[in-house]
Amino acid sequence: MSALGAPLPASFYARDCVAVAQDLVGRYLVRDEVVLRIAETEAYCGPDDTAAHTRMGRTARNAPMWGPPGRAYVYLCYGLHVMLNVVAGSPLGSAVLIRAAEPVAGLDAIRARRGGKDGPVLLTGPGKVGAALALDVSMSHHPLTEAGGLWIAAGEPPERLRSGPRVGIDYAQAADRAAPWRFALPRSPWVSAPKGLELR
DNA sequence: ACAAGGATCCTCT
DNA sequence: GAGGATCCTTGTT
Repeated sequence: MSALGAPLPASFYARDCVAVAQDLVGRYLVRDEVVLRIAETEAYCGPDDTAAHTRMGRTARNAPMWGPPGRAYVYLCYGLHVMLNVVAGSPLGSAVLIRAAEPVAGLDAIRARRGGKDGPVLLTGPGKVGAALALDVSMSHHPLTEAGGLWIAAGEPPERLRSGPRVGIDYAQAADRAAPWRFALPRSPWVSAPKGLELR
């Protein structure tokens, strides 16, 4: 357990969502025997970001995004995919989507939950991460700041990042579509849609 | 009460 | 590259 590092404290998340998205890359996402190294994130920056779920104001689903930082916002996408976000501190109503990860431990369980597949296809996409961790929407609001259950450990942040525009937000305004708020490990193949990313 | 659409993934071709 | 799966959330009537 100590090799994972300490849980990231609430103060880590109580910052601008873009900074949190950058700093979450390389950290460890832990649930029981499954440990994933976060390879790709996206920042969703509050109600003024027309790509964010909070653009319509507070609703029952997005309620965690308006609450304390460091908690999970988990929702169902397209009726079948479970997406994990981490609530950030500012602006109010912001969160970071976990889009991809590398396996660190528990590969057997990950494979079993992903149809017996192998390689990057296991974890390169937000719905795949949710499946690999066996998440469901009842975990929304869960604090990620204490070891046990679902949590995030300090892990090994990289020296550099790739960044680029976010994926799957055609409905947003042009400026928000163009914002380079997607971040990824520099050399990892465990990243979705690597074409849109550049080393900065 | 209804209709529309979605921060995606998989399977074909 | 195209299309279907699948159902909840949201805005509108």
